Parts: sequence; C-alpha cells; structure tokens
Amino acid sequence: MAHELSLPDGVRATAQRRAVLRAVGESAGSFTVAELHERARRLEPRLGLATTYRTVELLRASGGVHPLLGEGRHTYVRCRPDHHHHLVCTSCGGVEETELCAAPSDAELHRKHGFHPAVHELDIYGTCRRCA
Amino acid sequence: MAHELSLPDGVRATAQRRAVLRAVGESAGSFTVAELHERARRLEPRLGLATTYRTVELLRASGGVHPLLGEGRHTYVRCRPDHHHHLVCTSCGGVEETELCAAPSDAELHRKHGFHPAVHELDIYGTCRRCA
DNA sequence: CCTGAGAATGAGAATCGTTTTCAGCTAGAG
DNA sequence: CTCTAGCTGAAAACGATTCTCATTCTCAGG
Repeated sequence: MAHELSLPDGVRATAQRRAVLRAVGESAGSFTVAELHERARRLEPRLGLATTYRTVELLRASGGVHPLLGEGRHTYVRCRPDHHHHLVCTSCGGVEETELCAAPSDAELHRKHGFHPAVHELDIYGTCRRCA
Repeated sequence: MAHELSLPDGVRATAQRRAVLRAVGESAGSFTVAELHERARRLEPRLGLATTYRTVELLRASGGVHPLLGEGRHTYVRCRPDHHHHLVCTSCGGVEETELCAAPSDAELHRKHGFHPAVHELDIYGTCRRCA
C-alpha cells in the first residue's frame, strides 16, 4: 500500500517539500492545493502557499500527483507509478484507483486515425460503494 | 460531418448565442473561451466576454462541448451527441474524435470496486498523423 | 567540519481566468 | 403590439495561480 512518494532527482530536499510530500501521502481522496497547504502547514508551519504550488507542480511533472477534471476548482489525486485510472465519486468526492484499463490499442488508433498515442487519461465518474 | 449544434430547450435564441454557436461549429481543434470570444466577435461585434462564458457553460451542460485537461488554461472541444472520445495532439493542439472505446465494463467495476459508473472520460494524448 | 554558490523560500503584489452585479435591452408569448 | 422574464455588456469583484525579490538554507567541494 505505502508506495513512497519522492522528489525528482536534482532538487533539494527541504523541510517544506518534505511536509508537502507527507501531506500528499496522507491524503485519502482528492484535494486542492489550498487544502494540501493547510494540511502540510501543520507539519511545517513556515510553509507558504507559493511553495505548496511549486511543489505540487514538481510532483505533477514527475508523476506523483494527477490533476482531475473538477467542476470549477482544480483538484489533484496522489498517483502510483504504475498504470492506473481513477474512479471519482460524484457524491462524496472520494477517489479510488483502479488498475482496470481497456483503452483502444495503439495499433487500432494508428490504423484508424494515424494517431500515435503517448498517454491517456481515463476518469470514471459515478457512485462509490459507500454512497450507493 | 456537420452535426448542427443547438441551444438547450427553453433558452432564447439571441444573436450573441448564435454567434458563439457558429464559432464553435467552425472550430477545428481545441479552443479556449477567450479564443472563441475573439472568433465569435467577428460575427457579432457586440458580443461580450461574459456572455461567451455563459454560452459555453450552456453548451457544456447540454453536451455540446467538452472540457479538456489542459496544461494551465482550460480548453474545450466541440462534441457530437453520440458516444466518443478525444485524440489530442500534443504537438499542434488539434483534436480528433474517435468512436473507439474500451472502458472497463460496468459489471467489472462493480465487482472489483463496488463502484457504479455513470460517465467516463477518455482523452488520449499523442501525435497526430500530420505531426508524426 | 566549514564555506560558498546558487537553489529555494515566504510575503505580498501582480496577473489571469472566471463570475457577479446591475441597469438597460430584447425575444417571443399572448 | 405589449409586456415581462430572460438576456446582455461593462466593469467590478473574485479566487486561484504565478511572479518578484530580498533573505535563508542546502549540500557539493574543499
């Protein structure tokens, strides 16, 4: 369960960044940057909002978090390094990961559309077990 | 090819809304609201930015456009009413639609996760024929 | 263990996209 | 044609994100 998040190579390990990393690791579902900031601030009160944004962007670029298509506000979820997609509950806002994936094959996309896929994002919206 | 976009029932057909509709219809790939506003303004110079936002929201709610997970700014693509997904070229920004779809089955999602899927969004990012 | 270079930081200003406000305008039912 | 609820533009307000810059801190190399 506890895949450890880590910073990309070549960036410095500061107390602030560690606090943001831990806060992401402790997060259950989706979160906004402001929520993350508030949570990480309990671990490191000197953490500023700007640094939280900067760290989230680092994590996004290195695949540690994934942005969701939210209504209005931007939310993120923590990501595992392996392939997976998200089950977003429209009732409670919770996000589950699933390894289930059945995207069209690269070959089929290329044959039908001349398209070379690189990555795909599949977010499934619905109702989770708890809210059913 | 030319599925006609239309306004939801019960809203008035004003010159401004018609201009936005035409601008969406003419759009090739993805677009931001600001770009759409600029384009629609050529058809109807008295169109304000706020109305463009309001009309895009109308279209989004009625399924005429679909928001994309962009880097930074929010972009939209025009949508057909039937089921489809998007092939987004990360090189030229063009968006193609595809009817190819292979999301995990409702039954499997329910069995493995207790999740009741309602809708899903699959956006495939890569390189289009032209940019290959 | 020091030290220095430059990476990272917080606070707050600036910026950007989006929504709201409100007084005036207009589509369209009757 | 008339009347009214719905729609509008302009500008202000708003919230999220980025930038600026003086200061602090990390850590590679002595």
